[in-house]
Amino acid sequence: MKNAPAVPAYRQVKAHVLAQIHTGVWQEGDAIPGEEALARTFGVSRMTVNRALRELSDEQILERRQGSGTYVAQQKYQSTLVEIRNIADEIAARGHAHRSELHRLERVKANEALAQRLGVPPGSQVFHSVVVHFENGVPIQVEDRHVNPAVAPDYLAQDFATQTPNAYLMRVAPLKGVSFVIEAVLPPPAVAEMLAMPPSEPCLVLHRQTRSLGKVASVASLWHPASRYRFAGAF
Amino acid sequence: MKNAPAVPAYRQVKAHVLAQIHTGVWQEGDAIPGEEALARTFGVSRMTVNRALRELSDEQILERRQGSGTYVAQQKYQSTLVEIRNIADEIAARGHAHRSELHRLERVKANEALAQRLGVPPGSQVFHSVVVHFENGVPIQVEDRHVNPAVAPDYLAQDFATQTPNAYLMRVAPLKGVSFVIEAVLPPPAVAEMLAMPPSEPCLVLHRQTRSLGKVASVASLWHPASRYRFAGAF
DNA sequence: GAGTGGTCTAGACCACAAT
DNA sequence: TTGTGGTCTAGACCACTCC
Repeated sequence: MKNAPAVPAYRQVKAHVLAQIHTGVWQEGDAIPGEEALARTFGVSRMTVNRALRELSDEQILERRQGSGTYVAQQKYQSTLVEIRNIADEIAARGHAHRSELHRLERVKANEALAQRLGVPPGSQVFHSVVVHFENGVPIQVEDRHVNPAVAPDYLAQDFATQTPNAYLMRVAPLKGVSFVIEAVLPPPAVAEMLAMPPSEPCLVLHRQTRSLGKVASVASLWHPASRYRFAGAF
Repeated sequence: MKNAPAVPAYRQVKAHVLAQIHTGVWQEGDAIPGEEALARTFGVSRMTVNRALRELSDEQILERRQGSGTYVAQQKYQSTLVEIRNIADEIAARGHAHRSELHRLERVKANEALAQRLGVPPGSQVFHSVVVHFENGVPIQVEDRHVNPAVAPDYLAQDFATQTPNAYLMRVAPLKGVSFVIEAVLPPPAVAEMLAMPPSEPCLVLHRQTRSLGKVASVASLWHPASRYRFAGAF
């Protein structure tokens, strides 16, 4: 009777700690209870609590100091936040007209690879959207996005004709971290069609994972025709 | 007598696994010994091995499949955009062998476009180098660089077999700012040949301008075969 | 010295995959 | 059925910080 197999105990401890931080019970810089105390509270062993706290520490949610205690880490201000550009804003900044088409908005079951990238249990339900963005009437980006329901439970109820998924997520989930991969690949036929491009021409693809409060908020693949798109930046 | 305090056992196990991979004893895709076997080999408990393998799995060095086994993950050729790292260091960080070939090192006259990007008068003399970088013997990057003589007057006298142009420039000119553009294009025949790739396949190109001391230090175009290269970053 | 995190053990049960 | 990884326990010793 010791295990609740569905959700491992160390994850429940992590969830509890995150909830305390979420709700403001534990503030930035506060010391949180020690491993022993948390172990007693949850009726688990100290090793289990240790794993939970260690992972949260790896994720920069907590800060641990040997001999001292465990503290809620300071939220880091992201001046690089501007780098997470909203395509609508970007097009507007060029003085062009932006329009988007919602092609898909649904609940799907996460396969193993997706579940891993989203940090959810394989087979669990996640949200999925496909939006095509147009610049002056020309398709410029296919946004294929999977969203963690734990972060944005109302995702399916949004009107993505008036607000891009990115803008919505930025609003409901304070951004904590981003990682991305850029590659050039040939588009799947469905993508080529949405971009009105020949499938024989390469796409410039940005795969982006955004994190918020210790969870992965969403993973998105942004497909652009290489012939009419490039990434630029400076720092 | 159980602990060697200096280096925790789980780190030693990680180091051993990494060494096996780096020396090629365990190849990409190979299954490695099970937790029980490794625990016996090292005279540690299974939990200790488990932690080592779990962390390596988190780091994408290994791939674990419940019920099946633990495998060496496919090495991705990735580059970090955010830090201007030296490609030689980057390859070394992956535990691979770096080699470079100097194809060109000369003084050229800047045409109008180049002069503008370098911030020098049109028609003035600038330095030009072309270097091909190899990872484990496979060409992975063509570095086509123009350098502002005002910033690095001794550029032509360097030995770029022992030090990459990037490393040299970072040393002589404190980096002040960077701007870049990433695009996917078909390579010119000369580039395709240096990269040993078909000219019909796209390249992932990073155009980068680095500034130092209020001047443009150099502009570089870094060409990579899209099929075996991608950019990655996080913040 | 008391309290904290860092690590480790020798077992155990489970879910899952391959056979 | 067998072997794998995934998780958990109830202790233990250590290094470190703080008082």
